[in-house]
This record gives sequence, structure tokens and C-alpha cells, in this order.
Amino acid sequence: MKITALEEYGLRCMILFSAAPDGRLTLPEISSQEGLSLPYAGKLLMLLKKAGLVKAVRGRSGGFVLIRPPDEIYLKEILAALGSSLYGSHHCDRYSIDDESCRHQGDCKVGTLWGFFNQHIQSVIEKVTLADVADGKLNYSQLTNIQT
Amino acid sequence: MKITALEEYGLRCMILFSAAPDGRLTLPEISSQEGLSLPYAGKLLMLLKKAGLVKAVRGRSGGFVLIRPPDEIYLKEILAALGSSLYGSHHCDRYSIDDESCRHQGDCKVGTLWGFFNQHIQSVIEKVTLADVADGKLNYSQLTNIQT
DNA sequence: TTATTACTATACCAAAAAGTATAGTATAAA
DNA sequence: TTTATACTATACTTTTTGGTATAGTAATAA
Repeated sequence: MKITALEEYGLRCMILFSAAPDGRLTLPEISSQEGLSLPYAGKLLMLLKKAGLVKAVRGRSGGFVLIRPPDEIYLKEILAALGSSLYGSHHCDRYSIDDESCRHQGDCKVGTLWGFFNQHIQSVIEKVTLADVADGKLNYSQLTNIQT
Repeated sequence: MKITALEEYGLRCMILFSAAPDGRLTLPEISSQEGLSLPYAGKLLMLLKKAGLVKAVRGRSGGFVLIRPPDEIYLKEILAALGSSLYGSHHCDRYSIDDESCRHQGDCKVGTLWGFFNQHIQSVIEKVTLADVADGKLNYSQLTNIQT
């Protein structure tokens, strides 16, 4: 199982906004603070913008700002903008050998397992906000209680 | 977040053994039952063999068998044989831009988050066996209770 | 003993993800 | 109005993962 680079760096960028004095960051600032190349930072911010999480101001004194305060932005939105979930409808498309449908249609043992993992992760990220993560005060038992 | 192809297909192969009449399967059998090419099935079984989960018998009436009964093989062993965990020591190596160490050394917000997800997954797979998965009788609340 | 069937190993090709290069458009300050 | 600074878009290169091809070794049944 893997975290993708987009998820890793994209989330790091979002966290930067929480700590930014006036909530505004330019690409050069993001790039240098996270040690990313400028075009790559641009690529990440475009993804976040298309998902409606940040808005961009062009021109000389431009930059990016969060569309909402950090405590109103859920991790689920951020991660959805940067990649796909651990297990979803796309999964069987990807891993089916037969042309039309998965060989394990209707009785997919591994799918059930991945589904459980995904279910847990979704239940966490739909309740945890960007502010929670940026504060650095999350703890494990808190997260496992979150799902009810 | 993604499940790798090795994890997907490798686990499917392990499940096959649970259902095999005498517990023995040849590569051609595995290949045809899972719809994988013969060399690819071979690659998967070599990984599982190197991890000490199956043993191979060469020659005309050869094949593979599980090294232990399915209820004594834990998912953790299988998944470890097929790939790396969602979050571990390798993570910061991979995603550090600066040459020597990660830029977020000692205060990695995203690392904390991934760590929690990983912690949950590990707590499940170290207690669930291949037999549990093959039986298809797992359920979500059972899995969330398993971690204590 | 020989042919068949099976595992084993290595090299190779293809596709997707990761990351870079470059050229352009918009805006505000000088 | 010009220039500097910032966002935007597209094409390209590199690396990793996914998957194939092929040649070889081992063991058994005829």
C-alpha cells in the first residue's frame, strides 16, 4: 500500500496555509518552504484549485488563499483532490483480467478486506479537518473513537 | 492511496490455496484460475516463497503448497512479502527533498496522520489470518474490535 | 533413459506516476 | 505605459511499477 507523492506534498502545501500570517501564499513561497520545484508546486496548487479548495489571484501581488478557514476544510476533500481512495469502484476495473468484469464478481475476498480498510480511513478523514492536522494535536485513540 | 498489483494478485493466489482440494497448486493452475500469465504467476509465487509462506516442489508432479495451514498464516506476513506498509521508516527517505533528512524532521504533521492509518491497518493484519479472509466471514465491527 | 511437466532466473518491454522545461497570460506598482 | 511578479497551460523527460519473453534446471513417469 502506498501514499502517492501528490497526496504527500499536496497535503503539506495545505498545511502551510494554516501557518501563513495572512493566509496568503505565492507559488515561490510554497516552493521554497516545502523544497519543491516551482512548476511542481504549481501543478499541486492547480489540483487544489480545480477541487475548489484554494482560490488564486493572478498578477503582481497575487497568490493563493484557502477558500474556507482550515477548521471548515475536511481531509476527505483534500485527499480526494489529490488522488483516489484505497478501494473504490475503479478498483475492479483496474484489476480485472477478463474483458468485461472481474473474475471474482460477487465474491471478492480481497475486495472485502480492502473495503474495510478504506471504510476506516474514510470515517476518519470525513470528520478530521485541516486545522486538526495542522495543530498537531491528533492522537490515535481520538481517531478510533471518531468513527461511531 | 493505492493497493499495489502485487498485493492484489499475490493475496488472491494465497486465497486459492485455502480452497485447493489437497492444498497443492501448480503455476499453470494458479495462472488459469486467476487469469494471470504464467510468468507473472511465477513472479508472485517466487515472492511468496522467498518470504517463507509457500514451498515449491520441482519436477513433473511438482507445485506449491502453503508452509503452514491457512489459520496459522497472518495477513501481515503475506502483505509484507508483497510490498511495504502504508507508512514506515522508508517514507521519509522517499519524500525528503533535502539531501540528508526530511524538512519536517521532528514535527511531521502528515507523517503523524499516515502513521495513524498504518497503525490501524497493522493492528488488523497482525491478527487476521488467511483462513479468516478465505472464509469470507469477516465483518467491519469485528475488525474494529480486534484492536485493543 | 528419455520425454514431459514443473519450477527458476534474468533480461526485456510497456504503462503509469513523478517531476521538469518552457512559453504564455494577467495584474499591479513604478 | 512599461516592467516585474505571479498564475496557467502544455509538452517533455525520468523513474517506478507492472507485466512479458525466453532460456534453463529439476524431477518423475513412461
